[in-house]
Amino acid sequence: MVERIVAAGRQVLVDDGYDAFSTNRVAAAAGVSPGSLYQYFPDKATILDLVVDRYLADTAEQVGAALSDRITEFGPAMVRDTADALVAALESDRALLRVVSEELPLARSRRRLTDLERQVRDLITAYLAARPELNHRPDAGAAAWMLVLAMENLAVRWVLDQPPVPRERLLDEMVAMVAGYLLS
Amino acid sequence: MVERIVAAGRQVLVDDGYDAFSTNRVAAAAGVSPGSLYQYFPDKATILDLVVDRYLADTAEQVGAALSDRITEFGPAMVRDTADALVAALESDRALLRVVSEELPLARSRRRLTDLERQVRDLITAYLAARPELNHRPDAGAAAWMLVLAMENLAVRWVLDQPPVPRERLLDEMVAMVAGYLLS
DNA sequence: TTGTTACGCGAGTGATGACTCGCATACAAT
DNA sequence: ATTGTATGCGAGTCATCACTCGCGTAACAA
Repeated sequence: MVERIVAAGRQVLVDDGYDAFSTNRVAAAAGVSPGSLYQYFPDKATILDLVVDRYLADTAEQVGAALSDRITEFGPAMVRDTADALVAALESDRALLRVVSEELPLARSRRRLTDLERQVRDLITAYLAARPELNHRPDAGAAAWMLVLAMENLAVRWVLDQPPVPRERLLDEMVAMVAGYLLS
Repeated sequence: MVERIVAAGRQVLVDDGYDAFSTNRVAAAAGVSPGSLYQYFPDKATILDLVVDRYLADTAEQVGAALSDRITEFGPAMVRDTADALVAALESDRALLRVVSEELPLARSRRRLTDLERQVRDLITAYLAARPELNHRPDAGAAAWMLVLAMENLAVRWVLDQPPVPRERLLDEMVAMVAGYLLS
């Protein structure tokens, strides 16, 4: 039942947008009555949070997995594959990405998002710290912070805006930015 | 009168947040009656748009001016000064930046923001195109797009989050990223 | 002084939507 | 069969706004 409600919430968010995310609408989409929602969720915000949390966690998980898989490798190919995984993860649910990043007031999901960013950052920090030949920057933690935020925004904007560059070019440029930065 | 209303709107946004941005509240803050708002604005959204537009335009103007001032120079110092101007512009009204970027659904201001980014991007594109010795990237437009989005997000997150790096270090890293990227 | 106009006022209206509460139904236990 | 319990229902309540409308008033013209 919780599943049905969450699925319906996601549906409403994607199809009708954040403004239409009312308890009545979600209940109707789930095929249950408004009252029934409140046997499983204390309030509307909790439903929304769960939908968003799952999306963010799924996305972070995909990226984290790609990163972990490649963590023993090194060099441009590894960077490129990771960037590719990031873009692919965001592309896979473009509609929800748009709602989450452009319609939702993201103060609500900021804390969660920051946590997930930190997880990825920690992976990268460890990677960089272990490979001084690939990382000429003095502070691996700071470098990881820079990379995560820069790449994240590039990927999100590329997916959501009319991309001014083709996908392959984007990946090339991302690799150049990461490599150029780390080796400078 | 329009000024008073816009100022009050900004005030409410900063002090009480986006959720409290009601016509009644804005009117009270402006010391006028709710009805009077509607002699100067057709609806609430227009008031909000004006407040946000001004903020975005002011900020873009500061950055654009710093960039134009330095446009004849080159090298790391120029990049650093521009990055400094960007960070300073965002720092100068941190409370409003927080509301605009974390509480407002930014679909509304997305178009405007994209326009302003494009202006800055065009300046940078011209700059890069004219200086092949500083720019080894094949597509100056794409390179400018990358730089604007990467630097913007870094600066915003640095100003809004608990900065994991001190300000001077941030600027150093930004310079390294820009230079490393362009010369790779 | 008087007439006119336009500005500002603020109580009121209508719509919306989160949430509740008393009822019905299905099923379990006796 | 009968009673007890839990689950779902959905009309209703209550609060919140965005926006309106008819009035008072103040400034200015005649």
